[in-house]
Formats: sequence, structure tokens, C-alpha cells
Amino acid sequence: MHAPNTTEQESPRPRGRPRREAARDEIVEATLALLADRGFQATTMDAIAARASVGKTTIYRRWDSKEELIADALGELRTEPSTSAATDLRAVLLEYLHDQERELADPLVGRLLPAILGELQTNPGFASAWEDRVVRPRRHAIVDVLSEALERGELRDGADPDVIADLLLGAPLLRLLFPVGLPAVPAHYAEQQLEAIWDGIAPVA
Amino acid sequence: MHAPNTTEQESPRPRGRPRREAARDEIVEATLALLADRGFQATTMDAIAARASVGKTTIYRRWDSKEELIADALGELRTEPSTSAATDLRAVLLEYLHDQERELADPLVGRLLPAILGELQTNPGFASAWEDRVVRPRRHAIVDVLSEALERGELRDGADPDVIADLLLGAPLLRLLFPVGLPAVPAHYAEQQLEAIWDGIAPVA
DNA sequence: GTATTACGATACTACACGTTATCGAAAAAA
DNA sequence: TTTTTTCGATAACGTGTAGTATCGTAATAC
Repeated sequence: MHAPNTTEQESPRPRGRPRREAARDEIVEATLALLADRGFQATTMDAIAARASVGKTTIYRRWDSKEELIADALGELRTEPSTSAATDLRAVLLEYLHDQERELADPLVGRLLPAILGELQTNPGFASAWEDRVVRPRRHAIVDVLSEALERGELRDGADPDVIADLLLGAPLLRLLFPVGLPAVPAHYAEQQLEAIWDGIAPVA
Repeated sequence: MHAPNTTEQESPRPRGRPRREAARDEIVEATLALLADRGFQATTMDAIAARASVGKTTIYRRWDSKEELIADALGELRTEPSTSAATDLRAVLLEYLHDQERELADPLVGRLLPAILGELQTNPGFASAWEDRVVRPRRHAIVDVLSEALERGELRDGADPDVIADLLLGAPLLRLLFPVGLPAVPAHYAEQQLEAIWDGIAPVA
């Protein structure tokens, strides 16, 4: 929007008091924290400012609207796909499931998700930001693993990587979103998941 | 709240102009329709009244608050568990999956779900209403089938009905909530799901 | 020093929306 | 006809909140 140095050019230092750059991250962090443990409604600009110990002026000097702030904040959720060292497909999948469950168990992600799901419906801007930055990377990570395994013959002929990804990712999500008295993610859940699927996707022996 | 006839007693007809009973269903229907295709935020009392061609007075004479109206409306989503005639476990599961997918594909349910997910987080009243009236019946239907099958030896020893239910129900949900360019529910999706699982849960031959 | 910009705090504006109140008309019982 | 209750429409009230304006202060360049 502003930012006079369009490239990496060293801007010669503007005139007045410089912005406190750290404030940006503090505001983003406060936004995510509020979304996670107070929900979407309670995440007001006043609440964000208070939690970040910052004046609203400081927020609006960096973002044009609440919408843009939240979209940016969601972008910070990117996680690196824990490059697994395992070679055995089953071990790789297991490790991946453990990563997913650990991430869902994290209050930040686990509670953020339901909080913004409704917003994704009606807000195309959110939807694409969320999809590009959060959903797609995670899904691609496992779909790629499965696709390569299929080509190497480590999956049953005719198996569909997308469907298998749905099964693996959808199950813990269901538990998270609809806790019907069941433990959120019990011990050895990943193992149980894989156990129930493996013989259906492994090559016929 | 009111309703003078606590039992089925024929009340002798009150004095003034009688209420138009059909209005209740029209209001409920308008509420669900708005939630589904406009989202939670756009579902205001004015919008509901307008869509139902009704005055707000008429709504507030039947419900004490918007919250109670929506809770009641969600209750209308109850579906009878299509009592399957099939006896073969795999056929029963397949039929169940088809039912689920048909329901999720229904714009009303399929779009209602994401619209209220956020609300479930912060609103305990909604959460329990939704859970009791929508989630629990559907989940129990399939968990019961699986549990009985397990007892009859039609499932592999050590299989966990809850985990299998997660896999079967979670996969289409994932597609619905996070459409990453994939078709919502492609043809033969249920068959593919079951194919990927069956050999992992069937008894060892 | 002066000028300029950022800072946090607070007040203010504008609007959306749940809820209540008020209206004249309609539908029933007495 | 009179009384009672519902009806749809509309206005009004109260609150919450996004966004703006203002103020005194701090940090930097000149």
C-alpha cells in the first residue's frame, strides 16, 4: 500500500520517528491468540490492541482493515513439512499422521480452525488465503508421498491418493470438530488409523 | 413457555384471533435457508422475517430469542437412519456412506455445516443442540452397526468402531470443508473409500 | 533547537442488529 | 357490536464495534 522502497533499495531513512517493526509480529500474534482462545466474535480490534499492548493507531497504520490483518495473520500459520528421513512408506505415513495430530492438538491451530471455518464460507478473501497458505501445503505433502509410492508400486493398483489423503486427514478433523464425548486424539490414534487402512491400500502380497 | 394445554387436552379455543400455525414452519425454513446460502452473519432477524414474509412480531411471539429460534431450526435437520435391508456388512456400510454423501451434497446441510461450525465453538447452547440433534444420531448409527459386526466376528479382531467411523465420516467432511479444487463428492466416492479400508478391517481370511 | 513521524490512550462517529414498542387492520369469541 | 388476540409494518432503543480524529509524548532527521 505504501512502502516507498519498492525493490530492496535501501531507503535513506525517512524523516520522523521510525516505526517499531517488532509491533507487527506482536499484533499478529495477539490476533491469532485471540482467535484461538476467544473465538471469532471476541476478536475485536480493541481486544487485539489491548492484548498486543498497542494503540489502535498502530494497527491501522500497518493494515487498512481488520479483514486484511486477519488474512495476514492466517498466513503466519505456514508450517514446514517435516521432511521425513524414513524410507518405508508406512513409516512415512505414520510420521505424517503424528505431525498432523500434534498440530491439531496445538490450541492455536486446533481452536483456530473451527473459529474461522464459518468465515471461510462467506468471505472469499479468507477462503483463498486459508486454502493457499494452510490447507494446500499440508494436503500436497501427503498426496505427493502417496502418488510417488503409487508409481513405485508401493500402493495397490487403482488406489487413489486423494481418497487416501481424505481418509487420513479427515478422521482426526472429525474428532476435533465434533467431539461426541470421545477423547480429542487418543493415544496411538495414528497407529489405529493406519492399521485400519493399510491392508486396504498395500499391494496384494 | 406458554401453551396452556400441557398434555394433549383439547383447549377450548382461546378468545382472539388464532395464531397461524403454519407460520412456525415457514420461519424455521427461512432460517435454515438463510443460514445455508447467506451464512451465519447474514442471518439476521430482519432477514428471516423478510424471507418468511412475516413480521418480527410473529417471530418473537413464538421464540424468546434468536438463539432459541436457531436451536429449534437445527433440530429440524433430524433424519431417519435409512433402515437398511441389506445383511452383508459391506453392503450396509456402502449404503450408509451413500446416505451421508447425499446429505452432505444437499445444499441445505452441506452449506449449513460450515456456517455454524464457528458458532459451535463459542456457543455452548448451540453446541449441545447440534451435537444431540445432528451429530450424535448419525454417528451412533454407524458405530452401532460396526460394534455389532465386531461382536459377530465380521470385523477384524482389535478393530475400533470409533476409528473406522472417523475414517468413513471424516473423509467426505474434509472434502466439503476444504475444497482444494477437487470435486466435492465425485462419483463412486463411497466405493473408493470402502475399497481403501475394507481389507484393513475385514477379518483375516 | 525545529520539524516530522510514530506512539498509546481516549473520545468520537457511523452503522448494524437484537429486541421492544406502537400502529392500524384482520380474525375470531362473546 | 364489542372484546380480545394475532397479524405485518415500521419506528425506536440499546449495545457492540469498525474505523477516525485528537491529544500529549517520544524518537528521529535536519
